[in-house]
Parts: sequence; C-alpha cells; structure tokens
Amino acid sequence: MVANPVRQTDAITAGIVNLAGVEGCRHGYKPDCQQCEIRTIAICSVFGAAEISEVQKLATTVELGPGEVLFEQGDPATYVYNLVSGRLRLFTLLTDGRRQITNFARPGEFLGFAADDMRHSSAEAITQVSACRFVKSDLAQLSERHPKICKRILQLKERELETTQGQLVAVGRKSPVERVASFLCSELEASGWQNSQKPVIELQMTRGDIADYLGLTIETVSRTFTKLRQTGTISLPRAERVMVEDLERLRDFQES
Amino acid sequence: MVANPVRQTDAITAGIVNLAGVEGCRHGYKPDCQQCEIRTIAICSVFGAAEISEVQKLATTVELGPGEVLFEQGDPATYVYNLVSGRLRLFTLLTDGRRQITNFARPGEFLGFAADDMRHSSAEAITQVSACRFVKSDLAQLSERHPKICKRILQLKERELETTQGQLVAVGRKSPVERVASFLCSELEASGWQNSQKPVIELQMTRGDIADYLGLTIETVSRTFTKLRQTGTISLPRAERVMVEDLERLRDFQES
DNA sequence: GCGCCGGCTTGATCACAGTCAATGCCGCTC
DNA sequence: GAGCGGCATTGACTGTGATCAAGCCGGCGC
Repeated sequence: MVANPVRQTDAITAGIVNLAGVEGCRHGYKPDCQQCEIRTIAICSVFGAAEISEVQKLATTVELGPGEVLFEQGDPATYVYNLVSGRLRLFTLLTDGRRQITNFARPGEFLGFAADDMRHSSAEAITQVSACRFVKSDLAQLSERHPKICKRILQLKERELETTQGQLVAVGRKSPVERVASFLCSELEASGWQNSQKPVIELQMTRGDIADYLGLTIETVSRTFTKLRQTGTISLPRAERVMVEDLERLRDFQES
Repeated sequence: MVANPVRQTDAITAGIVNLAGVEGCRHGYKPDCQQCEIRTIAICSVFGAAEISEVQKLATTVELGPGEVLFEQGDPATYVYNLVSGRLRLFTLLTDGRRQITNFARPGEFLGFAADDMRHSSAEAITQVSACRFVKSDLAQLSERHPKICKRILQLKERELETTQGQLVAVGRKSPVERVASFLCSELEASGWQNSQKPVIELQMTRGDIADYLGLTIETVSRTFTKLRQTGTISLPRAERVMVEDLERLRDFQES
C-alpha cells in the first residue's frame, strides 16, 4: 500500500541468525562492573562502589555479532538489558514485512522493559554488541530495596519517550531532507562530538535501516544524501562516513 | 515542504486563549480525592485511604475549556498533572506552523513530566478539562517518602512510550486507510467498549486534529472516512460520531 | 585474477496523497 | 429568518516520493 511490502531481506532472514533457544544467550559470564564503560551513565550510575556488587551478582553479559537477535516481537519479556557497547536496531514488523525502526540504541540505554510482559518490538545487533542482562523480576526485587533504581529508569524512559516523540514529528511532518538532516544532527549530537573538532559521523547502519527509521525508501534516503552532498552540506568519502561540511546549513535543513 | 505549512488556525490562535500568567491556573482549589473518578487508575492508585490525604494537600485542581492551554512548548516545566476528566491534545509545532500531535490524552494519564525541565510540546484542552496539578518538586519529595509513586509513574510512562511507538509505526509505514483504521480501533479500545454493545466512537477532536495526529491532511482524513463508509465498515450519522458497522473489517484494515 | 553478492546510487515512470478551490452543513448571533 | 463562521466534504489537478530497473562499487571466496 504505502511502502516496500516485502523488500527488507535482513528483517526476514534475521531469525535464522538467532543462536540459542534462550533470548540473547551467547556467552553467559559475569560483567566486571568496576571496569564498565557505561558504569556512570546506565541505571548503575545510582549505585555506590559498595552496592554495585549486589547488581553484579544478578547480571549476565551477553555478546552478539552484527545481525544477531537480542529479542523478538511476540516473545515473552523475561529479561531487561543495559546496552554496554555497540548498537542495536529496535523495530516493529507489520504482517507483510514492512518495518519501522523505533530506535537505534546506544551504550547506556536500558532495553527490553515492557508494560505487559510481551515484546512489541524486536532488537537486532547492528555492530558487535555487548549487553548486561537481568531477569526482569530480579531487577524488580532489587528496586524494592533500592528505590533509586526506579527513579533512574524513569529518567531514562522519559528521555527515550522524548526522542521517540521527536522521531514521530520528523516522520509525520517533515520532508525527506528535513528528516535526514534531523537524523544526522542527532547522530552527531549523541556521538559526543566536541565543538572544536571537525564534525564526522560514522554511520553504523545501512541506507535501508535509515529508511525504515525515517519512514522513507532506500532510494529516497540515497537521493537525499546526494542532494546534501551537492549543496555542499556534507561530503561522503565512503557511504558510511558522513563529513559535515556546513553544520549551520545542516541544522537549518532540520526545520524545527 | 511536505504538509500544510501554515494551515492550522487553532495552533496559532491558541496562545490568546491562555488566561492567567501561571500555567493552567484557572481555579485553584483542592480536589476531593475520595470522590475522584480516576482515583484507582492514576498515579494515586498506589495510595491507601490514609496516605491519600498527604497527596491531596499538594494538589490543586485546574479547569480548562475547549481550546485553552495547559502548558506550552518552550515554557519551563514547573508542574505535572493528572488528567481527571476531558481530553487534551499534546503536540509539537515546527517553526513554520506544521503541527504533529503526539497524544490525545485521556483521564488517568500523567502529564507534563519532562526530562530537562523544559516543555517540548504544548497541551491544549479539546473538551472541558479537569486536571490535578502538582508542583514537580513537591511530587519528587513525596516520591522520596513513597517510592511506589515512582514505580507507578514508570508503568504509565512505559505504556505511553508503547502507544507512541505504535503511532510511529502507523505514521511511518501505514497507508492512510490503515492509519485511520488503527486510530479508530485504539479509540474504541480505550473508550472502554464492551464486546456486547454496538461499537460507537464519539470523536472529540476535529478532522484537523486527526490529520495532525496521523501525519495526513484534513482532506485525506475526510476522504478516508468516506472510503470506510462506502465499504460498509463504518457509518457517520454525524461527523463526530463513528458507528462501526463491521469491526472485523476495520481491524483487518489496520494491517498489523 | 575472476566472479559473485550485497549495498548504494542513479534514472525513468507512476500513483498516491497533497494542494487548491468550491460547496455543503450546522450552529450561532442578530 | 437571514447571514456568518467554522468545520467537513468533494472535485480537479499537481508534485513528490515510491516503484521499477539498471548500473556501480567494494569486499570476499575461489
């Protein structure tokens, strides 16, 4: 009806890559919370050095390669995750294969929390991924003893909601150029870019992923990149490397 | 670029309707929590009869007429609200007046919580509205003493997020018929419709609101209603009353 | 090296939803 | 009752982004 009914191949073949019967269960070893890169930004940030060992006991580290599945739409939601490193795509599939990506998760994000213990979306690794897994009920118990966890999760949820709302505004009311510009700006922002450096974005996802994130087709995304290149806004030494040549103009293209 | 640049009038004139200098401050009296219709579904549901008086002390009732503003994009986020009765539209405006409605809030919803103390969207009453207002910091203090509030807010936030994600999927990947069908189904669902009754939906919002919610134009929404009428799926005795004649078919049109 | 495959780009064409415009309908005021 | 204003519907036309199709590029295996 509207867009690419059965044109994603990765979405369909993805299930095959899933390895174990249990959700996201590649290697199951304890994380080293002291050394953890996201120790200060994830939900764990609320714990002191003494308390963190209690968390550590409940956690299991999960590793995924590109294309592998962390969890799948329709499954029961048994686990929750802290994304430690790498990136994931979270998406919903319609019956005919159309796909809407709702989030490109980044390290520090809290994933898999579901209101009704049922997954409404799937999560696949884009890059090599490492995540910290908890049994949902374990975390619930832990949060009884340490209410501040709940507060922290709420903060992260609110941020997630606001990001999704921003995406909704883009998809519902912005032109392709505006959507792509918004996407690039938020990727740059979230990458921790410093004002002094030349702005460069390493895209870890394909054009197809970007299209399914922005509610466009691959072709339109590609043409839009070309347009941005031709106006001198960006340059593309390689398809996955975006160098922002005129950040001012890119920001203007966002229209918001 | 993409849709109705400056065609909403209500969005622009809305500010004029705002009455007091203070956010949503029409009448400021204490609510009667014992009699409250949303006592069992809002965040208050976690409190026993004894505790509720503590909440009541912090709350102020706010009343709004149709079109009046509860809070506005860009304002500091000082208050949070429980929507007690009526409906609100929450939306984001782009600089040129394009509007994306992100939520048609219903009684029981918790509104105005913001991650960075700044409003990213505006809230306007669609119908006569009554809401229960708290100073954000008061509620934060209260939740220190009663951590279960936080847990409850988290539940509501997760539901809100999942609803928004569903909307994103519709706007990003569904055809106009599918979007309108999805919208009608969720309106019916949320209205508390019982299987035994004939399904009737009283739309409280205009075609323009629905268009800005679904990422369409007024005309397309109107034409889609006509299409659904012509296929015998619904009938429209009045523009705002939708009688679902063939719920099976309406659900099929959702395509998800 | 060669061939293959997946992902990206580009071009040509088409259809669907947006735009513009006219009309209808209903409620409100005078 | 007449006139007005807001909202909804319908029609005619247009333009944008989807679709279809071809070609390109880079990486990988043989």
